[in-house]
Amino acid sequence: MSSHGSSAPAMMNPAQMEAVQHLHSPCLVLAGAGSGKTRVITHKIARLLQPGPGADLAPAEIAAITFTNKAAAEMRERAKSLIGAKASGKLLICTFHSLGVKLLREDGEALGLKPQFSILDADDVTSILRDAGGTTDVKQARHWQWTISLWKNQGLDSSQALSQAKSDDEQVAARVMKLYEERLAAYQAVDFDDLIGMPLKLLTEHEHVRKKWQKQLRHVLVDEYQDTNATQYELLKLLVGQDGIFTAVGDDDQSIYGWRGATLDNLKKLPQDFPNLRVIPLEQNYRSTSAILRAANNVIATNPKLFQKTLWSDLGEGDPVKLLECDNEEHEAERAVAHFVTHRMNLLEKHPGDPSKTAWSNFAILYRANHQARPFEQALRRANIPYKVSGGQSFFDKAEIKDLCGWLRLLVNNDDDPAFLRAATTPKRGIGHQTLGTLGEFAGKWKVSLFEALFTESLAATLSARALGSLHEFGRYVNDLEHRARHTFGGEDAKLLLLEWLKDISYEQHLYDGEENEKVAAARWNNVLDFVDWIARRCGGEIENDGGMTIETEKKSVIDVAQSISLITSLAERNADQNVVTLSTLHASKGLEWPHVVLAGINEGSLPFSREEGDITPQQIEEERRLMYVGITRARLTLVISALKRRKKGREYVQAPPSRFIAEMKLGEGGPKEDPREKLRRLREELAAKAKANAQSQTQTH
DNA sequence: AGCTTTCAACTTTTT
DNA sequence: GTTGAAAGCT
Repeated sequence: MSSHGSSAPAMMNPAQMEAVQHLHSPCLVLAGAGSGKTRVITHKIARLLQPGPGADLAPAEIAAITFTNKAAAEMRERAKSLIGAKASGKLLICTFHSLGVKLLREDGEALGLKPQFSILDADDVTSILRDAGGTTDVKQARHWQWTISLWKNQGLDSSQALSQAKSDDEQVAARVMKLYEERLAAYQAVDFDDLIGMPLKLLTEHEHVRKKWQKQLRHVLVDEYQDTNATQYELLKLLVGQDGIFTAVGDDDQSIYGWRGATLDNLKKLPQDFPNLRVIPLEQNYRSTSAILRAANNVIATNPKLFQKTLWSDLGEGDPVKLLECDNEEHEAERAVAHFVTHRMNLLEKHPGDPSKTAWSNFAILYRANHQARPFEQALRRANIPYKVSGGQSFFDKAEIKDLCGWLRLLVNNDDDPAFLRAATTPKRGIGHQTLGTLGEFAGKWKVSLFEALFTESLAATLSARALGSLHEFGRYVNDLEHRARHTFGGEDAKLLLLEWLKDISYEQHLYDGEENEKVAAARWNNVLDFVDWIARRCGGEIENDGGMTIETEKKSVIDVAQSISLITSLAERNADQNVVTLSTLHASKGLEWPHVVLAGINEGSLPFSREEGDITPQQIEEERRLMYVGITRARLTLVISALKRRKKGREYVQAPPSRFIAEMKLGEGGPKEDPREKLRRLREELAAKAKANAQSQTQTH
């Protein structure tokens, strides 16, 4: 069961309504877990399309920005069911990064960027850094990558990074960053951080571009605002302009991405930067029982509060939160699975013939770190219970798909050197290390891309006739393929072209050659064929059945589709909604919900995570506590917290103290005393009082 | 010395 | 399930 399984109320509550109707000034919606924030965003979009002061916008004048493609797709889906396919199709609903791509493709030339620049993924960046930093050590390169990314997220360039570098390590990283910047500029390539940083630079330095976008985007809505980093906030400010109007939706208590640059400063600064900001807390939760919410509120109450907010629900007290103490990891897995089995049997008795209540997809096990999934996988397999582990390798991370993406990127942008290297050597075609080394040197000397260097006259002097022949043959083939890809439109023709290409480069053979196990090779080839189908589908042209209507989609060329690939990282619909138990990290569980949840391994050292004792700052503890809060609020009906007594360490078992967060939940305190009817009346009164208070204070910031 | 084998440890993750 | 380090083998 995924993100919008909660029983949504027929009517919006007063706070939601206020958030939707507030149109004349910037608005911060503090959306507690399960408080219906997507509903608020989509209804606000619908409101903005209607006539009235502050509204009456065209769909293209509204931007809704999310963090993941998945969230964007869901948002579009919800918007579509509210305002129809026609209007929703024109809305700008996308991630920060795809918005960045849009800005750069349209106006990036002001920064000296070709419109068909390529976007590097993390692996490309690693290999460039290895090269630029003169090391073969992947770990070192990754370390630089991490450091550089954090700097970029703070809006620093290499010279600024160098001047504020504190250690020798950082100084070296800053120097490598300088080389890295030069490489990217030469390649006409950008990394993911640039997709925020460069649009920011573009809007800062070029007034006409800034004016253009500020004029076009009359209302910007930002989802998961607590996850924005410094550059994203700056970009938002530039997009909306001095007295711009926007709606930020977020929850300070669910900020769990500080380690990758997200900063709560953006929430703190909002009331200062926009004095007429209206803050609207959404505190009614439509997801969880009171017992679960009480535990969640108790835990998060230990953190210093940016904004006051206490979740409540009228879904009843529910089952008490249970605590499970286990000897070790295996025992914990056994008990958790046994708990699911017996619990499900009870449910089967209670709701015979209602599979929606008893499906395995109602159950989830959440933990801090990926490796904790293992014992649970084993236990579930032993019990013959189907499961899925979220956050596994994505389709686009598979080597065979990356190979093909490398080719496509090269077709889109001949100057994409990492793509060139990948394509030229996969499959092997007589272009080896030696040849590429020489070519690279040559290209570096003349400051041209590898592809450009390929066809220069003077290259012949430096290479053997055979090597040169292989290179030229490759170059000619790429040119030819590019030409064909540019002029092939629509799914059917695209598929033919792609299959022909795979045959030309003997890719299937390459897979079988590189893999001893035939089954594995066959699985890989299957992935390749899936990929071909997927591209073909995106080329459009076929008749699509859309809610009873048949429409012909616009035909795109293979090149058009290839251009957009690096931004799309999931074949979302592939294995959605299977009837299986979910195993997930707490991080990956944000935004999702299940009727029955086990939080596993809730011990000091795991949650809060620490390497050694006492090596953790108060800020880190606070973020870990928010992680616990996120975990608790995933559960709708029942919640089990499980802790270990002993943990395996080498051959020995060591004591594993339970997490401090367990005590903070204060289980057993403040149970149900009120008569349910009495309670309902109290809640109604509270609601009315709150609405009144909100109406009185124009701006409120705590 | 250089290779293989074994053993333990393992943050969180998107674009 | 994978990777890196340390011990063991030739």
